[in-house]
Amino acid sequence: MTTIYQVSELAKVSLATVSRVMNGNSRVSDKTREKVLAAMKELGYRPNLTAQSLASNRSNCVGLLVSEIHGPFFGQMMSAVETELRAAGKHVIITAGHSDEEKEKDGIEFLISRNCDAIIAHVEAVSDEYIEGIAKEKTPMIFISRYVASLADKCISLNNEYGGYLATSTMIKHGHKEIACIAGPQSKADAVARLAGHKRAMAEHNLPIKESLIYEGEFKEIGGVLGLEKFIKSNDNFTAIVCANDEIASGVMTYAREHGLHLPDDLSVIGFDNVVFASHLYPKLTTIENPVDQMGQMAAKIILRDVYKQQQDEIQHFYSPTLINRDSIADLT
Amino acid sequence: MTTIYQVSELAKVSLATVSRVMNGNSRVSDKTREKVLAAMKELGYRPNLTAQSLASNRSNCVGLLVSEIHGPFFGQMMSAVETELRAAGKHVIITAGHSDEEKEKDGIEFLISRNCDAIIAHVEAVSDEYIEGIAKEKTPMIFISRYVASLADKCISLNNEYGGYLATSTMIKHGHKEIACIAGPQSKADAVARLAGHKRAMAEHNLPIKESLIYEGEFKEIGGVLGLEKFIKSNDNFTAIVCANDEIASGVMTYAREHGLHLPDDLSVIGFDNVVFASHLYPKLTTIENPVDQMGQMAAKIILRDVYKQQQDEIQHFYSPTLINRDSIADLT
DNA sequence: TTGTAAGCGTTATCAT
DNA sequence: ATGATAACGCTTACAA
Repeated sequence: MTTIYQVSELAKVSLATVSRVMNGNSRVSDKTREKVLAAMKELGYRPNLTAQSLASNRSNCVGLLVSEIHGPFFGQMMSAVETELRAAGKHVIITAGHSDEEKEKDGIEFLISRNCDAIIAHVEAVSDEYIEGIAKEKTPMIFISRYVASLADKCISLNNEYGGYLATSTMIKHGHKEIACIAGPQSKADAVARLAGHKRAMAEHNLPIKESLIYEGEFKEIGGVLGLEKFIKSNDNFTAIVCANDEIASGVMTYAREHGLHLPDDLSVIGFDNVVFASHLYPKLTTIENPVDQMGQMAAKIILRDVYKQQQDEIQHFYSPTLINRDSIADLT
Repeated sequence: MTTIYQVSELAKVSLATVSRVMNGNSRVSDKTREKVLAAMKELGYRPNLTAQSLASNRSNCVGLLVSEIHGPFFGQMMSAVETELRAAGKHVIITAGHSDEEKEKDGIEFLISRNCDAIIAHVEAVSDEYIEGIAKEKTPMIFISRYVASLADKCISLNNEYGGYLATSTMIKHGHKEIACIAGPQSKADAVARLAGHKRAMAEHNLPIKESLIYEGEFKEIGGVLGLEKFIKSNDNFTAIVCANDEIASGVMTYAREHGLHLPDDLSVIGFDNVVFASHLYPKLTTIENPVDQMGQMAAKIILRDVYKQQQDEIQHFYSPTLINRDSIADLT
């Protein structure tokens, strides 16, 4: 490994000068700059970022904590953050919290320990109190898809309650009255809010909320499969299912078809998130758009502005979901 | 930020002792160990990983370079690597190469500069020569889904040619003779090999290879859409399409249905990769299994063995794709 | 413009 | 078992 020291020797200048040409800021004469650059090239010098960040207390890295590293939802989010930051010459260090309190804490601590200049976190298992505590750390943090009142300027969130309301309202508008709901894990705030929205929509239209037509499942295909299975067994009537995300909806559609139901005539389905594959399902899935990529990009922009002092135009903390109309709802009116 | 120094003061021991209890290895008396631990807890001490890795030349981090951070294929791969490594207490630093030569190089250089203990790379744009050069660096590297003869023990690869052959052979076995092929970008070795496999299968069965029935598209839904559009316009007959990956197949299916084709009766489709959503398409997609998660896990295991000296059982460098039979092929025999 | 030297927070080599 | 102290590779006042 070649160091700044060897470069300085070859170029016959001091350590400081080499450091200066690396950082570009201070003025160095063109002549010496070229000598140094030549020496670097000759030696194949590659700066040691670890040493740089220890000395400068700046890593040019932003930490990103997500629940899972796979899955279309987090994929979109990570990708948006990475793209925005990479364009600004910053690197992203991604780690996973697996929706587990200890692992989420561990992930955040890791990113702090790693000297990240800032952290973008999508945490689900950790308490508001913990967030308030950790937000006091020196490392600036942005919480994505989470709202903590005392930390409003550090939060970027989606109105999930409204999203849930919108989904169920859409079903009702199409004439559905017996609407089942596959909610996400009620340990997650997003899932709780979406379910609350569903219930509000039902209540506003004086539709009964049957517990037998609510199922709490994972945010995955299997959640949809298990949910529909339960509903069918319950012998309750239902013409539509509101799903807490698109993967659940996909599971529902697969299982429904396996059991001879014709979609959407026999069963209407609506999803949530509008991930990439939603438009490639059959029938094309009507869903609620979750602008997770915009939120990720916004988180990056806030950091670019606050931490790296780059000018940014519009900053936004709240996002509203919108309806994406496709073909998975039968009109009963 | 509290440092090892403040801990040593509070515990009334030396810096070295604090360092020792952190690392656990050297023997420290129980009494002092507890004093130190207590001091750490009291001060809320958190080790500075940057300083640690500068001093010890060990970061406990493995770098992972993938082409894209989103998408089901890379999601599976990243997740597999992260899971295996995290279980061993190692962290993963993920960065994206975007299938661009400069960005791939930049990504690898970043991971080296960042002092990663090892690197797992999925590179597509970079030349074999570059790989051979960079593999000489001090940082151990594993190349996933790529084969460079001189670096066989550092490569984990899939027999893509056979995969392509298997896909087309499957169509032929089902009685198809006019088979179109949507190949991936021919700048990527995987795509080239799969197409070669397709051609070999056609040739072995004395079926003509029409250039008008081959389309080179992106590894995304749009590639499938554009490909099928071209084939339809060409006015050539075809009863089946072999796709270079599942996303292309999904695009084909969507477009086919929009144009009134009934699947699989009017058009048979086979994909490649067997990503999660393949089994949720309609009809369920017959495809070629790409054990990318196993390959990712294996890459992690090799590093655990070689770099972190952990015992590992079976090590494997070559993987073979297999057929996943589902419902997207019509039988013409 | 350039050089000197004191850190940055650890680890690791010697002693003791 | 514990403590000094010199690295690790770089940045950054402060001098010159």
